[in-house]
Amino acid sequence: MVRDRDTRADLVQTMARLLRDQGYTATGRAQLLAESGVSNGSLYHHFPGGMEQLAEAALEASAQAVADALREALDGAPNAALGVARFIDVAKGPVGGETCPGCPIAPTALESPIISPRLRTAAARCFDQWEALIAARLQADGWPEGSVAETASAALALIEGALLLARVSGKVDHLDNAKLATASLLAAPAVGGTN
Amino acid sequence: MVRDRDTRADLVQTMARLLRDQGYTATGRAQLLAESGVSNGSLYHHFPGGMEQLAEAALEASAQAVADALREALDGAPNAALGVARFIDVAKGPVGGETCPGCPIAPTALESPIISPRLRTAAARCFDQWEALIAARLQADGWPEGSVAETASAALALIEGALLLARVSGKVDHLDNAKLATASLLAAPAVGGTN
DNA sequence: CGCTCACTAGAGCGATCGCTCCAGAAGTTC
DNA sequence: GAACTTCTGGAGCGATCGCTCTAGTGAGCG
Repeated sequence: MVRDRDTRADLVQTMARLLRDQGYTATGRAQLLAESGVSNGSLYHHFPGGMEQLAEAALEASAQAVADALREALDGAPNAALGVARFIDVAKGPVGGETCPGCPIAPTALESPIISPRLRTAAARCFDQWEALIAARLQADGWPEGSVAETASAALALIEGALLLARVSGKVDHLDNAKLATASLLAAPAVGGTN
Repeated sequence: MVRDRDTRADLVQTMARLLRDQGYTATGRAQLLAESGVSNGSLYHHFPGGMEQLAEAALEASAQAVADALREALDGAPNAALGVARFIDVAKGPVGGETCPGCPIAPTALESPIISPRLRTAAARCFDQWEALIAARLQADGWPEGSVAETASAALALIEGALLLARVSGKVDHLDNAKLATASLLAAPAVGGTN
């Protein structure tokens, strides 16, 4: 027998994909088992907490992958604006692709607040982590301290919104438009005051 | 007997609220009937197409309400930037509220692409309608023709993303941050070229 | 009154839900 | 090879899913 790790990783990976494509509630146990090739008994051995626990693990795994990509894009760019633009290009998925995969967290996040407090907090952690990465780069760039957090929040909102629009409309153009917008958003500190 | 309209409107309104709060798949027939006080027979009389048809009607109703609010906010402001800012304030919901209701379309939109092509196209129509409203105002403001559509797309993405983050984190601050960002995004035409 | 018909209430359908439970296979330790 | 742990396959559970069907109710109208 293959001794652990394979099936557990298969479960997490398959679940992550299904959560990205259709969210938590729409992902049934039967579909998960069929597409991962794992049996029911194995699922509840590795995840005694059932579907909810697996979903949380899948969200964390997806978030980590995104965080790695975001960090790499930011590190390899001369400033935050170009770093975010690079990341958006990565988020488009396969180069010639018509459609983009979309945010792996958003679908689950939006249905979670009432359905599952546990998944809600997990999703919130994901977004906080990403926002912190952008904020850190802004600070390193010498962005005005008073508006670092606010600007990072807006940049992340722009990315998430563009991914949403792109996924629903099936047009990746929205990501290009967001890229252009981040350029103007992150090019120079906000002009106005706190409001 | 109350002759039609009441129960049908109740169904649409209740469904719209449930779709906003938890999405399509998570909204069961039982919950819908319980919270709307309508019986099963009435549901299938008014909506022979079942839950999917009702969901489509609910999305359209919600989209119309949002479009009205957006149009009003834009019309009552001196320019697109301030109009969008006004709309974001409206989207916050009840003034002193800790949480905001969120986008009524987004949760359903994100799970729709695989689950229900019908709801996917319905959701796409909603976003297109809103984007067109913003684009129209930009054009009326004399915004450079070449980037009207792109800018409207980015502005809508910013709003949607901020609503998503606000809903998941439970902090309306994200909406204020987005407001600030739209100010810089819509203050002056994009500097760069097409990329 | 008696007919029509839009509408409602609710029993009941097969299918599927997430999950429990257990027998047995595979690997590790004496 | 016996004893033990780890992991897997699959039958089966009650609950709930979306939906169909039918009897019944009451308003409109001759």
